[in-house]
Amino acid sequence: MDNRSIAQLLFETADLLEISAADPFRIRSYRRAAEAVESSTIQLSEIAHDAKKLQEIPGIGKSMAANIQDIEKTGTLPLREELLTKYRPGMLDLLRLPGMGPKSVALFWEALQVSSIAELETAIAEGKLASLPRMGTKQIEKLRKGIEDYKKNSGRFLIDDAEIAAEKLIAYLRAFDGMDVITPAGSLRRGRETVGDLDILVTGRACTEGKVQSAVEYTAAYPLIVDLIAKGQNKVSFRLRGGLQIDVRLLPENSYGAALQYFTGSKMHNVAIRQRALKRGYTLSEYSLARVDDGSFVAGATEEEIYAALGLDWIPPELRENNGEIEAAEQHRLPALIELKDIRGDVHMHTNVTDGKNTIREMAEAALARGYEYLAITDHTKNLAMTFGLDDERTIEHARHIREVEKEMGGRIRIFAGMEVDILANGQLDLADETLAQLDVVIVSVHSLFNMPEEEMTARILRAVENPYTRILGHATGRLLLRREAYKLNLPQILRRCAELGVAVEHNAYPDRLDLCDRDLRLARELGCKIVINTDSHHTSHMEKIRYGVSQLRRAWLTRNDVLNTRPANDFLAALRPKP
DNA sequence: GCCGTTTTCGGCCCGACTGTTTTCAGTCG
Repeated sequence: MDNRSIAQLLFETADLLEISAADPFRIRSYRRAAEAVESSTIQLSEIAHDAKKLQEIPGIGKSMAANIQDIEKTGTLPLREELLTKYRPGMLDLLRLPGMGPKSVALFWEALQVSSIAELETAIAEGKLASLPRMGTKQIEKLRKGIEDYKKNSGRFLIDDAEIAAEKLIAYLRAFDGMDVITPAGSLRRGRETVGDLDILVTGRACTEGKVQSAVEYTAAYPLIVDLIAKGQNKVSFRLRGGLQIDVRLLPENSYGAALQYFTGSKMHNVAIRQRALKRGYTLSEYSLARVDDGSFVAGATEEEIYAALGLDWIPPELRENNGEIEAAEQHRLPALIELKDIRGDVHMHTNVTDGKNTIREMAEAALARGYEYLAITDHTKNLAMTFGLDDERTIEHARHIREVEKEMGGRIRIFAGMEVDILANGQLDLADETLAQLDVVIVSVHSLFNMPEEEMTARILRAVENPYTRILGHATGRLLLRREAYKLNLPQILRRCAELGVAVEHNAYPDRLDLCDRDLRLARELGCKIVINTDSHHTSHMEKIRYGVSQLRRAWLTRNDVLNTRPANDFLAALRPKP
């Protein structure tokens, strides 16, 4: 079993333990072990036979090593099975609802035998919750809304999870002789934040008539399939554990471009393109662009030749939403979109001084290895106590340390001293001005949940932005995809003020954060905001997540000129709001 | 549960906020 799946089982066990009101420290041990497994570069299945080796991993002791061995052997662990005789798997979903924690799950189970989101929904509709302690009208309404949002989002998967699933499948398919070109299409190719299902296109010698059937059989034998939905002439559909649906299509080479165009979408873009084709006497299908009158083949092997035959420049997948890209392609004025290689620095990252996993030096080396010219270390402040956030004194000490490490690096990379400063209830920052004055990069971010009217929440952030030391607004909408809704904010008002004050707004590239969606980013640019893209890395391996954020920037039609950290280090600092 | 070694037992990040209370439990990060 892969590390991710092992970690998943440990996380689930921790959740179940929490519902059963077990020792909090024991619960934490399971979570720590799960995290250790997840981030380990060693494949645990390869060393699972050796309990001693397992115990060399920090966070894994004697019992956890035995648990992992059980998982390898049986696919689960005894404690989890035991807990599942007492509780129900659906409770793990309940925990994902905003405002639902282990105590509430346990309460609903004991009082009402509610063990799933569907049952909770029924209980709310029947008014059964009101009789329970701590369940006032506001709390019940919050849950009702949470269920609504959950249902809206469920069935979609974060892009990086989908991509990992795609990569695994592609590696499997490549082993088959003659599957020469394999490409993910659909919303994954368009760089959406989430994908509903995965479309994988395959072409090559194995996809020609007469040979394709054995390729289809091979695809349908993919070991991770839990539910084979369909197996046809040139298509296999199935579901993986976790619910992700994948459609694999095997097509001859002369249809490949047409298929890629067709299955990349979006629906609206394709409708517009097909209408355009008809106007010109063509018909476009997933197999080819053909003449309407005699059905003769016009184009199909590549997307470029199809778009060209329709009088269009090739359109990057991220733009294919029928948002003006077809007109722009016709007039040869598609923007030169920002690219991954344009990014010269990442200015939001954490170290093991707070809740990160690596040292300043390790983060700097990793940034250097990515080809960056600079980075900023921006750890948490004291208000986020759980992260061991820094107070003024420790902030200054930390900044000194950052500058020392920069010297040690011998000019190979610039390291800016910064902080991710929390916004307090009154809109003030939780570091003193004298401290902020010593930092290169001050990011202000809302971390605490403030359930208050939109105007008040907005005013709070505006106050934080007004602070003359604020240079970047982080987590601008505070949303966590698939988990809860964003803070209630007047975002246009905030972005406008940022633009006036010269405060940059951050686009957080981490897939489950992605604070600004493409619509927000478009707005930010329209309002004249400075835009910064960051990963908010808590581990050296997180830095690569920048590519997902770049996709979002591309979806928002941004070019390198629109993004501050495409500039060299000194230009970047100079472009930030000047310090008082 | 793990860890450390003043090693076999005691410590293990905690403050802000909300909603429901009338002094605090639960959730979040």
